[in-house]
Order: sequence, then structure tokens, then C-alpha cells
Amino acid sequence: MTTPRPLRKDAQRNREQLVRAARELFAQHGIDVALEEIARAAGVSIGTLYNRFPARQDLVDAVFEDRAETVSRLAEHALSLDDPWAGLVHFLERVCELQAADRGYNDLVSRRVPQASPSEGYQRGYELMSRIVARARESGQLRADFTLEDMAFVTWGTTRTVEAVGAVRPEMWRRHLALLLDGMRADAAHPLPEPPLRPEELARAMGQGC
Amino acid sequence: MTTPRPLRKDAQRNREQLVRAARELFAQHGIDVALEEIARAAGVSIGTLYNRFPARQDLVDAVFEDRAETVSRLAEHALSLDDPWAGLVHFLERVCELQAADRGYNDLVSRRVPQASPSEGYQRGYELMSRIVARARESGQLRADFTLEDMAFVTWGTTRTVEAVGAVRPEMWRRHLALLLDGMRADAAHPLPEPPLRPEELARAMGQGC
DNA sequence: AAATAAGTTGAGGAATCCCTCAACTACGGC
DNA sequence: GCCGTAGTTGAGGGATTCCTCAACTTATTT
Repeated sequence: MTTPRPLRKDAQRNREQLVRAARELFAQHGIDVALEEIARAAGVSIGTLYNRFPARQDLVDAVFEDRAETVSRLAEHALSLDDPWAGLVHFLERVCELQAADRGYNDLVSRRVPQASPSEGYQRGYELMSRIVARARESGQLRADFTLEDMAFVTWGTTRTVEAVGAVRPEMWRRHLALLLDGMRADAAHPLPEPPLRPEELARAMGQGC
Repeated sequence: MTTPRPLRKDAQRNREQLVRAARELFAQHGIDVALEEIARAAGVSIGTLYNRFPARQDLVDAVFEDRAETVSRLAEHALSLDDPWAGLVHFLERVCELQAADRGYNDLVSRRVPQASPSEGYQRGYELMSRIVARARESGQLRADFTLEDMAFVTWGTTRTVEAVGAVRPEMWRRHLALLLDGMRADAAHPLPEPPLRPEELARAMGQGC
């Protein structure tokens, strides 16, 4: 473990400005904004940005640092609900709301996993999601052949819907989600044609990027 | 109507080579391949490409010229099946197969409508799709609140799944589609939270691109 | 086979974006 | 207040892609 010496006061402030600017521009224009634009919006030179965040991913990580925890909190709340199905639905709606409100987060989720190395935060999030799914399945409300990895379908689908018609109908993803949810109910289940994604396959696919 | 003078023989051959090369590169690397790369693959200079296809969209149109007709044929076949639900399912599976097999087509469908002006081919395709949906709805198999515009959810969803895990599990979209189909069945229907997209909204959203 | 029009070529200008680095500035310990 | 060092700056080199155009080549017509 190396000691992370504290930043100088001005450097600290610049860092905060950069993250703030990046958060706003990511949310507005997606995760591929030009870095120079972010530096400009932060009132700082491009050199400073590179000084603080050597790779683009470092900046992305900083901007979405708290998201893993947010998702974990949502998951915990979902688990606190009495009805397992209601918990699952509630969780998915909340996560999709996050994506719909932030184009950058939308890009992030649909393209690659934030940290390639399974950070604690995400580890924990996955564990909680796993419980949400298992609980809904065991209650007999979620179809028996639905796995944690199938949750990605929800994310991928609504994500694209937000991209496509978010400008004209920001809430349209709710309709898409509702259709999917109806297909996830146990009493709607017809045999699925393809085995579920194995965890390592999902990780590989997301690690590779789109 | 202006008379479209025929191309010189060599120009005609070059044009064909360009379309051939573009088709292959689009399918392999998506619709954003560098034009110079296409010219190189066609054994032709970049100037010739621009001579023949002044805008990128012109080349895209040429490559996917026949797709509208292909889709119409699929739709007709679907309508020729006795069971309306089977027709709908068969149609969606076939269209998704096209998308899964061709990254360029995938991009095209998920990003914008090929010709902004409603060409005859697409007009016809939409009309047939409309019949497929109506027929399945009236037979009582497709849920009553499902509209033609909702078909876009299928396309958007499976499209993203192909992008995300196509490399590692090329057929995974079938699972995604099957889940959606289970949600589209009349007996799975729970009230949907958002009114369907109006035709003009869909057109606007797709015309604008992503 | 000459003339003419049609078509081709590819270097290069313009626009972006990425990233570096040598010179400069200012914070903070003394 | 001085000074060492952490931090900042922004011009500029490198890539990539788009697109143009004046010089050149080739098909076609007569």
C-alpha cells in the first residue's frame, strides 16, 4: 500500500471542478465528450486534466465513484420490501431512472463495466442483486429460469430505448420495462431457447467493451 | 424527372466494387468504417468513392437497398402462416437474425431510419408489419395494448444484446427476444404505465438519429 | 485515330481529438 | 519573506478522418 499524499489546496479545488464539469458534460452529451471541453468547462487547462487523470477512465471512475454505492442502497431497499416481486420491480425501476437521467451513466452501463477489476462496491452490488433475483424466484413470482445475468437484458433494452426516444418521450423506457417484466413473471414463462449467460461470459463481454 | 444517364462501363464496375467492399466492411466493423478503408478494399481511390457517393448516406443506402424488400418478403411469409402468433414470432426472429448477422445493419436499425423520406419499400414494409401486429392482436394471442410502434422495443433490445455479447454468444439475442415475447402474450398482460409511441414520434426520433 | 467527355487519382487542407513537455506559477513549510 | 517543490499552462506534434480539386487517364463517339 502506497501512502496517497494529500493534494495541495489549489490542486484539490481544480480536481473537484474537473469532476463537477465532467459529471455535467457526461450527463448531457454522453461519455465521449472531448477532454478539452471538460477542462474548459472546469476553467482549467488540458494539461491539468491529464495531470490529475492520466487516462480517461480515471475521470470516468471519479465521476461515477458513488454510483456503485447508490445502486447498493437501492438494492438494500428493494430487499427490505415484503413482497419479493415488488422489490425486484422497484429496484429495476430505480436503476433505470438513474440511466434515463444521465446519458453518461447510460453509456457506461451499456458499454462496459466501470472498473474492470471487481471493486468492493460492485462486488457488493452484484451480491445484493443476486439476492433480489433469488428471492423473487423462490417466491414463485419470478420465472424459474431467470438468472442474475438476465438482468442485463433489462438494462440493455431500456438503455437503448432512452437513447432512441429519450428526447421526445423521456419516460418511454417504462413501457419497455413493463413489457419485459410481464415476460419475467413465472406464469408467463414459456421455455427459453438459449441457456443463460454464464457469469464469466458476462464479465468478459462487458470487459471487452461494446 | 431527370434522365439518369448510364454510367461508363469502368465506372459501373467500380461502383459495384465499392458497394461490395462497403457491404463487407459494414457487416464486419459497423457502419462507421473509414471511407478510405472502403475505397482501399474496393481497389479504388478515395476520390472515386466521393465521385460516386457524395455523402456517406448514399453509400449506406446503396448497400442496404435491398433490405426493405427482404423485410417485406419476410413479412409476407409471416402473414401466410395460419397462426397469427406464430407469424409474428417468425417475423421477429427472422428480422433479428438479419441484425445479428450484420453489424452494419444492426447499427442502421438502431440508429436511424435508412431513408428519411418514406420510400416505397419501407412504406410497404410498415404496412405489412402493421397487418402482422393487428392480426396477432385480433386473434387474442398478442396483448391488446401492443402497437406497431412497440415493435421497436424488440429491435432496440435485441440489437443491444447483439452488440454487447454477440462476440461471445452470438445467439443470446434469442433469449432476450423470448423473454420479450412472453411479455407480449395476451395472457401475460398487466397494464402498461406509458402510452404507446405515436407514429410521428417514432419517425421523429429515428429521423433525428441517436 | 482523333476528339471529347467521363471518370480517376492521390496529395493535401481542414477539422478533431489525443497526449506531452519545457517553461512558468504559486502553495506552504521553514 | 524565501525557497523548494507541487502544480499549471498551452502551444504543438501525432493520429485519424473528412472532403476537394487540378492534373491525368480512359471509354466512347464520330
